[in-house]
Amino acid sequence: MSEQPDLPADVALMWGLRAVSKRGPKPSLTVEDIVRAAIEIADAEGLAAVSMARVAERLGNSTMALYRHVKSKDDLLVVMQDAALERPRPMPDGVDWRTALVFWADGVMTAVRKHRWYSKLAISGPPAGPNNLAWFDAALGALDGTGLSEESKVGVVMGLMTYIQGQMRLSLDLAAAYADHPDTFSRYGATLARVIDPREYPALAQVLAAGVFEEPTTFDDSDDTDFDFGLQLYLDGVERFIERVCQDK
Amino acid sequence: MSEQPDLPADVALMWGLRAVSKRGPKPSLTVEDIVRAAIEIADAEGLAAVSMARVAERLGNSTMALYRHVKSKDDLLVVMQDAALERPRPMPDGVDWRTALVFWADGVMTAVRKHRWYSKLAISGPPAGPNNLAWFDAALGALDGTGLSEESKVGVVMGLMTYIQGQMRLSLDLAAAYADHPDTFSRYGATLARVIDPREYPALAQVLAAGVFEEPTTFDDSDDTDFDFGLQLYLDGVERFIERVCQDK
DNA sequence: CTAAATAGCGTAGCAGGTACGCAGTACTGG
DNA sequence: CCAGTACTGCGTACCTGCTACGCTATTTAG
Repeated sequence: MSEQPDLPADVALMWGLRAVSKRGPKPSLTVEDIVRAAIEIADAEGLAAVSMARVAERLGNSTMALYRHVKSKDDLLVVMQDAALERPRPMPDGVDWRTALVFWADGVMTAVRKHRWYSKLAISGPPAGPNNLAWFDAALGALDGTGLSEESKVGVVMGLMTYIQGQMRLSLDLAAAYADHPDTFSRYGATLARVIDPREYPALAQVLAAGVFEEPTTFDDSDDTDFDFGLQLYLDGVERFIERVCQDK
Repeated sequence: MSEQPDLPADVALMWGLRAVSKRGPKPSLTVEDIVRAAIEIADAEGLAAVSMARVAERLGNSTMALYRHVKSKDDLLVVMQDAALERPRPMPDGVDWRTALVFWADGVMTAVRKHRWYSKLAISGPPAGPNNLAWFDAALGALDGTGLSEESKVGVVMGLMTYIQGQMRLSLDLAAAYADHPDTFSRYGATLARVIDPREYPALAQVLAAGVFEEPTTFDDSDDTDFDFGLQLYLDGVERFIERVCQDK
């Protein structure tokens, strides 16, 4: 492991920028191998199954060998996070900003659903890995036709990322919870009814009485209707914003 | 620890529903004590500092004593999650739905910022604790004046929760990242410039050239401008939705 | 008073992260 | 060709943390 002068260590790792050294044995491992192995384990058995020992075992190396390539386990997790996203599909040409952003958002969710552990990792900083930045770039590019200033574009995209981030969490975390205790979901309405005092929770009691939670909630991992609903509301807001800004000019 | 028949164990815990037993020694601990101690430790030293041993020590008990009151550490974390939210401030009377929801959203963020570890916990299921449900209720109540159906209300509130969830993550996780490596933020623009190829990241390069990331990003934990921007966009969308629905009638 | 039920707790096992230092390896300059 | 050098892989050992298990002490019912 060798340093890149003016770059944070994990950023250098993700971009594959390491000063290659002439002397000494050739490394039998690369960071890419390690990350791939770690991701395969996480995909198959969950993030909790990713231990340095397990990763090393899968690569036929000893545990401590990994530390020549990765500063710490946390470091590894950060790199995994970027690697899991892969590159966005190329944006179809000639679509308006709104369909482009919907396409983009669907793309993120599809990418992330391939790695159900993704939402368990904390955001470690502003986007810095090649894949993260590629997604960032794609979203900004979608707004190119609109007359928005660069700064406004960033604002709109950050709002979108915020929404997606939340959606990721709800979708993936709830899917994990459902896998662990399906009965909590199927009996949700009954549980609420058992526990809620209509005087203390009037609005909720009203919803409950309307039977909204009645049919046993069979949680569907890939059900995007709620997601789309909220997303469309946000995009309606963006539309109004664009109209307002362009009118002022 | 004794069971509540038709309720998940953690739900019973959060609502303080445990069958009191007549025989045996009086408990010297309550779940509430344990949760309070755990939260105090997490607030002061971060979630990583919360170990069963530390919590027990702070209560003057042995580690294993805690397991009489809590099934596992994960169980404890779930209860902490609800407890941290506390009850929402009472909604001011006679405000329209929009200011009410802004008030609500600010309230959530304020509550959560008191416990910077909050975003690190996974969502363990649909809202079930008394505090979580109180917030849920408050948001639903804010939409009471509008002519929305109960189901639509739930949809709108879930969209809002999704957005807030994302905001929580970005705000808290980035704050934590900033505390750990402030230089990553201050040199963000420089890092991007160093790493980005304008041919592969055209839109991003354009933003960079416009100098949007120029001034050293001094990350501010409680800076709500980006948050408000996205929130207002979402609420604009909700407004349009309400108009549309009420027109149809 | 005896039995049952329950609280607190000591011990011990197991898993996981990683500091440290040694041994082997490949290149470099003399 | 050989010593020096920088590097890789890895075994050992330590520490922290969760928790199963079973013992002892305590309280109440009968």
